[in-house]
Amino acid sequence: MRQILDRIADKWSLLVIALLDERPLRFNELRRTIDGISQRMLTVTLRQLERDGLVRRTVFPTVPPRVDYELTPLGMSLHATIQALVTWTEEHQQEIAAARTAYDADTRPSQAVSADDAL
Amino acid sequence: MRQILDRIADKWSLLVIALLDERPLRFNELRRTIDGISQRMLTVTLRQLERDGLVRRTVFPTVPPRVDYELTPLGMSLHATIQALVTWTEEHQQEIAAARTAYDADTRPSQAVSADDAL
DNA sequence: CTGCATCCTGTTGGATACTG
DNA sequence: CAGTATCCAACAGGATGCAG
Repeated sequence: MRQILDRIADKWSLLVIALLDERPLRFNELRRTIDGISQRMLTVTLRQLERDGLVRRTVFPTVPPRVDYELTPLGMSLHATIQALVTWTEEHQQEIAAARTAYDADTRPSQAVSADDAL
Repeated sequence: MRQILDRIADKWSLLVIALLDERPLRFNELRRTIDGISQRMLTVTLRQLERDGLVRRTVFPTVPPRVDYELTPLGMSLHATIQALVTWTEEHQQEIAAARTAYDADTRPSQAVSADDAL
């Protein structure tokens, strides 16, 4: 069960599942939308999601080739939960940012505690 | 927002938040309960959660020292979502296991695709 | 008991080049 | 377009020793 949680609680997997909610997307559509993901990580992530039965991969034998990725029913059942997590993050990011600032001010007045601050 | 998602979508953070639901726990209680976590990772995880305002750390100046960790209101608001994720995982682990077996049988009939199988 | 500091290793993941 | 293969750097994370 921990191995499943690890898989699902992966930042790229989360984003991919969140994005495939509306409609199937092609490889490069995902690549462009998920700013910062490398081709390699997108491939790896999609393979894992496919293996776990969360995403279906459909190859169109055309030239140039075309591959669609879409959520399976299992994937869609997970999407609701994922979405709740994303929504929570959106709603509370101000509080978290404030908590970080307060924490850093209390404990390390003149030094950043992590590189997160630079993002 | 991605940095926040990365933080909470961490396997150790998820487990810690899930465990602190019932009552405050001491450092070594958490350590014993979360099988496989090292002292270092528990410390790091708790510091991050504290910095993000999700967990409150309380030091009792006794001998020997005692430190309690408990969810803040913000942490508790996240717990519901986390719990939904954990519940989903419990409910669907059979399907995922089956999907993995089917995937491996189709694509790599005689070879494991990852070390997950050994867990 | 609850940590922090240090060292060291394995894995993750980015960059690049090549293929169907 | 949609990948695979390779190399390599960065970082996560374990082990150990020490401190309050």
